[in-house]
This record gives sequence, C-alpha cells and structure tokens, in this order.
Amino acid sequence: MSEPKTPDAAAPRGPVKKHARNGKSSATIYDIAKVAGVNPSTVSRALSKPGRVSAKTQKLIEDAAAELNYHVNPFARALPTGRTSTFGLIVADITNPTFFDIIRGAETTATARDYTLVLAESAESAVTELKAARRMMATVDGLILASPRMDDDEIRALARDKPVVVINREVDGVPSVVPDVNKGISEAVRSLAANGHTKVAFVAGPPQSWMSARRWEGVQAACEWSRVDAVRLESTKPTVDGGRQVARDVRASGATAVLTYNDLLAIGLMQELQAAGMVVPDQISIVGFDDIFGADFTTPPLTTVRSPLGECGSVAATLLLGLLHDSGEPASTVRVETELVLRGSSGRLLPAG
Amino acid sequence: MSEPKTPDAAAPRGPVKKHARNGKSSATIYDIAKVAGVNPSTVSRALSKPGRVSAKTQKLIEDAAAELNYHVNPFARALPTGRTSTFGLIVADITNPTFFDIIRGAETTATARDYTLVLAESAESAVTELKAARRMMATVDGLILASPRMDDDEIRALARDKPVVVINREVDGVPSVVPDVNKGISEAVRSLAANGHTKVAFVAGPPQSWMSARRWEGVQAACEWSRVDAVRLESTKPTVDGGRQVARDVRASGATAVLTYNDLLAIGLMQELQAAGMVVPDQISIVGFDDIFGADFTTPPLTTVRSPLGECGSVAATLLLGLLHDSGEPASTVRVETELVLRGSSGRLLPAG
DNA sequence: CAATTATTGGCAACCGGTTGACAAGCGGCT
DNA sequence: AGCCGCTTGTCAACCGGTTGCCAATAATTG
Repeated sequence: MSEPKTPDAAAPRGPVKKHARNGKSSATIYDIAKVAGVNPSTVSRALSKPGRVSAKTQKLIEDAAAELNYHVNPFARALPTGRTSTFGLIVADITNPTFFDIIRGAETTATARDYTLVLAESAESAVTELKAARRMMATVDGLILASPRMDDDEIRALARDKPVVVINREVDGVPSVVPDVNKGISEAVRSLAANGHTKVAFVAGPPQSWMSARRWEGVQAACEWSRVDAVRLESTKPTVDGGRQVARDVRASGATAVLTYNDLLAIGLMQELQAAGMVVPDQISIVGFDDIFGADFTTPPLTTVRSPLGECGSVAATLLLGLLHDSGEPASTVRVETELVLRGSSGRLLPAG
Repeated sequence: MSEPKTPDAAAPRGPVKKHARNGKSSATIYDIAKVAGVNPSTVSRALSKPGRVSAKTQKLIEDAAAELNYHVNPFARALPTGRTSTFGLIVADITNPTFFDIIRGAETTATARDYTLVLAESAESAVTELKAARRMMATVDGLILASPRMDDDEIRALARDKPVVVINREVDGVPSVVPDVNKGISEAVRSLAANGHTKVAFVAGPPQSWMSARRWEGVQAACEWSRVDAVRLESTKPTVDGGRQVARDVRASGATAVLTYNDLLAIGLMQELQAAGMVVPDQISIVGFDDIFGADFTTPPLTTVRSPLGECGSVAATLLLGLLHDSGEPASTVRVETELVLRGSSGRLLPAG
C-alpha cells in the first residue's frame, strides 16, 4: 500500500477479456487444435481443404470440433480470403410483387448452396440503387440486380469489381437473365386478334425500364404480324394507382384491348374501367404482364403474359455461383420463356348495346 | 552460393501479394496513414472515434481518405470488435405477402440507420428456422423473428447470445411487437352482429401459430360480448389453397359469417364459395386478417382486420437498434393497433331465395 | 519561466482463420 | 541398402482494422 496510485505493471489484473463475449465465446480452431493435439493450421486445412490431411487426423479434428460445438468465424475467414459466402440482391421495390418470386428464387438457390442472401431496395431510384450496390460490394461475393435503374456504364463498373448478374435487362458484357417476351406476347396478340380485336393499346412502364421498351417492341411486332393496330400510352408509375390514372387515356384511345407493362397497371386499369361501368372482357379486354401474386384474385381473373420470375431469381443465383466458382465462363444472356396465361379478363368483344 | 538449400533469412523475397486483388485493391488505413503522414492507429481513431484526434489531423486524414476513395473493410472491423452493422430478419415464408410489408419496414429502418438487413426464410418449418437463426447469429448484431415457429425456449436461447426481437408473438423475457387484435376484432364482430349475423365461424391458422391462438381468443371474447355464436374450424395451411379446402366445412358449419386467420385463407374461401354459386356478402360475409397486398383486388373487395405490418417491421428494427446501442432497456412488448377495414365482402345477410 | 496537466500520436498486440514454404515421415523402387 | 518422390504436419506471415498503454508535445498555470 505504498504507492496507491502508481499503475503497477507487476499487478496482474487477470484476464479481463474486455468484451466479455457474453459467456461462452465460441470455440476457435486453436481450441480444437489443443483438444486434438495438432497444429491450428492443420485444423484449418482439415475443415476447409478436403483430402489435405490423413483420415485419422481428420476424424480426430472433426470429433473435437463437434465436441466443442465449433463454428467458423465468417469474418476471420473473409479477412484473408475475401470470400464471404454471401451475395447481394438489389430490387427496385420490395413491395412490388414482381420481385417476390425473384427474391424467393434467389434465396432458395443461395441457401441450398450455403450462401446467404443480403437484400436491398432502391426505391425505384438510380441513385439509391447505386449507393446500395456500392455499399454491398464490400461485403458480398457477387451481386444480382433485378430490373436495375442505373445506366449501363455504372453496371459495367460494378461488374469489374465483383461478379454481377442482371435480371430483366441486357447489359453488354454483363451476364443476365431475361424473359424472352416474344412468345408470350405473340400468343397474347394472336388470341386477341382471333377474338376480333383490331386495335390494341400498350400501356408503357417507366421510361428507364429496359423491359418496358422490349415489351413495346414485342407488341408492335406481334401486332404487325397479326395486322392489328398498336398504340402506345404512357403511365405515370407502374402501380395499381398508375393503372387507374391511365384509364382515361385508354378509353380515349379507342382500343378494344389493352396490354399493360405489368399486372399492377392492369389491375388498376380494370378496377377503374369497371368502376366506370365497363364490362371486362365484354367491352374491353385487358392483358397484364408477369403473372404476379394476386393476378387471379380479380374478377374476372387477369389474363397475363407470365414471366417465370422465380426461375429468373434462381437462374441468376446459379449463374452467379457459377461465376464465383468456375470463374471462367463469360456466361452471357440466359433467356427464359414467357407464356400467355389465359384467364377471364380477355376475350371476344360483344357488340355494343 | 555455398549453402544453396539453407533458408537464408537475409534473402528478402519481396512483397509477393499472392491474391493480386484484381487490380486496384481498395485502399487501407495504412495507405491513408502514408499519404497523411501519420500512424495507422491515428487514422483508425480519426475515422471511428470522433474527437479523439486534433482537428487538423482529422482533416488531413479525411482528405487523404477521400482522395484514395477509402471504404472500411467491414470484416477487418468486425473481427476484433464483433460489431457488424448488420441484422437478420427471419420470416416463415417469403412469398406470403404478410411479410412483405414487415420486410420493407425493417429494411427501410435498417438502411436509415446504416444497418444492413439480411433475410432468411424458414419455409414454415421450425427446424429450418432454427438452423437459419443459428447460421445468422454468427454474422449479425441482432435478429428479428417474424411469426417464429420454434418454441419459446429456443427463442430465449437465441436471445441470450444476441439481441432478439420477435414480431407477432409474445415470448417471456424477449422484447416483441404484436398487433393488439382486440380492437380490430371487436369492431369486426360488432359490425357483423349489427348486420344480423348470429353465428360466425373462425378458420384457424397453423397450430403452432401464437397469433392464431390470440385471434381465436379475441373472436370468442368479442362474440360472447355481442351474443353471437362462435365456432372454430381448422385449416390445412394458411394459404389461398387452404382457404379453398376449408369451404366445405364452412358451409357445413351453418355460419353466415366467417373470420379467417389471414387474408389468404379468406380469398381462397371466397373464390371457392363463389365458384359454388354463393353470393358474397348476400349469402355469407367474409372477413380476413392483416390487409395484405391484393386484399382489395377481389370482387367484392375483402373486408379485413388490418395489422400495421410495415409498422411492425419498422418498430421491431427500432427496438433492436435500441438494444444494440443503449444496451439497457429491457423493452418488453410493444403493441400496435389493429382496425377493421370495411370493404365489400361483409354486410347484411339477404333472406334466402 | 519552469512545472504541471491535458492532448495527441505512436507502438504493438490482438481478433481468428488461411496459406506458401519447408521438413519430416514413409513406402516403393531399382 | 539407398534414393526418390509423395504425403502429412508445422511454422510463420499475413488479411485490415482496433485499442490499451505510454511518450511526446502542447497548453495551462503558479
């Protein structure tokens, strides 16, 4: 008690363990090494590189690991290797059901291959999207962009850093998975033409949407082939509300059948037209795009050009995992089929009166 | 060249940089330190501990960081500190729209506070759920469980390791956010009673669902109060399909009004009943729960007891962030209000014929 | 102007795995 | 028996920040 305030180096204040790691901080490879009586690096090899250690050492280590209830520390692993077993998915709008199936498809495939999915939303903004993407780049092995809003160069820039796969859009030099709209659209237009429609309107989506442009092209081509007039109308936003708002223009256009950029627009449009007393499909046929959740809740249920969204998500994830592992394959665009789902909202035009 | 095989310590084999980090591996605090002419630890302090370095050094470092386009390596930070700025959200079913809004609410709040949301799905299985939770525990700072299926003890065990917040369920000792069903249910039952209904059926959800039990209790209580008979029916699964399947039982029950565990069941039930020629609400009233996306797509649009799902997600995230930072607050259950959304699927019973 | 105290910066150890380089062990071959 | 080459294990250096401790410097005060 001579120097009460001197910080005495000889006073062992014991292992304080600053962070206290609430309780039983999980076991490390060093603990395993001690139990199994081998070197930590041997443990590391046994647990990651198969066949690098002898069978009996392997077993010894595995038993020790099991006993200690060991789990690798992902950060410790990620630090030297850069591998994170994680990939990011950025969607434009989490509440837009178009993405639900994409998310699920990607999530399922990721989990099956022991990857973790990190989700971010861009709120339909190219700026937010880019920010989210940049933020993610640091923590993921690869990125999936679903219907990205940023421009091609930005996407290519991202793709230079880490593998990137794009859904619902084609970007030169970046692998992508896109529904091939032609089959579905021509089925739809042919069906409409067969029902006597001679003028169809297409309600477009957001101007930056690559897919909207493709769909309009598809509609034009199919209409030409079927000798049907096609007119293009603009929507304010690709939602139910946007669909309601475009109803005026639709009526004014004189078209007897409408294809919309997506199902949400179709549903809103149908609600508004019905509210105005029109009968679907007797007075007007409506065909949506995507076949989202809820498309068959309406009365009549919505005819729509289905995109296999879940498949898109899952294929994109598979593509990404391929890039990550085989690291060769340029793996360009994968096309998935679309098809017409004929329900009640389209059909023969009844003579007025 | 006398001892060609002796590992000569004097031979500097130079910085090999094994990984090659495709091109311009991002800058580190060491690079910044070099540019700014200070010690790396000073850089670390400048960038994380505010006020720990002098203003001019701070500026020097920030400029250097900006110039080098520096971003911290989250793994390097997480390794010694354990902090990851990430939290997990586990939902029972990604395609169930009930969770969409929860996901979005949580995501938005997380992003606003510079946290990243990691999503996992349990496919309605307690086992998968627990596995996903365990896997996440290693990489996140905290966990949100939406409508968890595992049992209380397992949840408490998780909560011992890291902060956990539960949505749609109460677990002793674990903070949670639950919609208070009573207000919404009593509004619904009162409305039905006022329309002359004297016997209502409740279609229950999964047996493990805590929320299903609460809703049934609420229905019983409200019915008693309004002097209305209540019968309980079981569903096979809480989906549109499950709703279709329970239609038989509903008709057999003799009830003139039905409340279902969720909107999906209500929609399926309505479809099936309408397909059998029944008119909603003239012959039977249907009331759902949650007010999910698409509940108003039906004809008639679905009357439902709305839970503020987005708010649940956002409140849960806020609660979690609170636990993470202030680390005090036991923060028990937060209740959010429910309310009846009166649409077309419920109303006065028309005399038969 | 010297002495004391408050700031600020530097050193070095650590977080927990991974991996290149090398040595020891070992069976097969001539 | 001697040599070769393959398997298996060990050593030590990293990955990129964080942080306790101490020294140097600056600011304050008698």
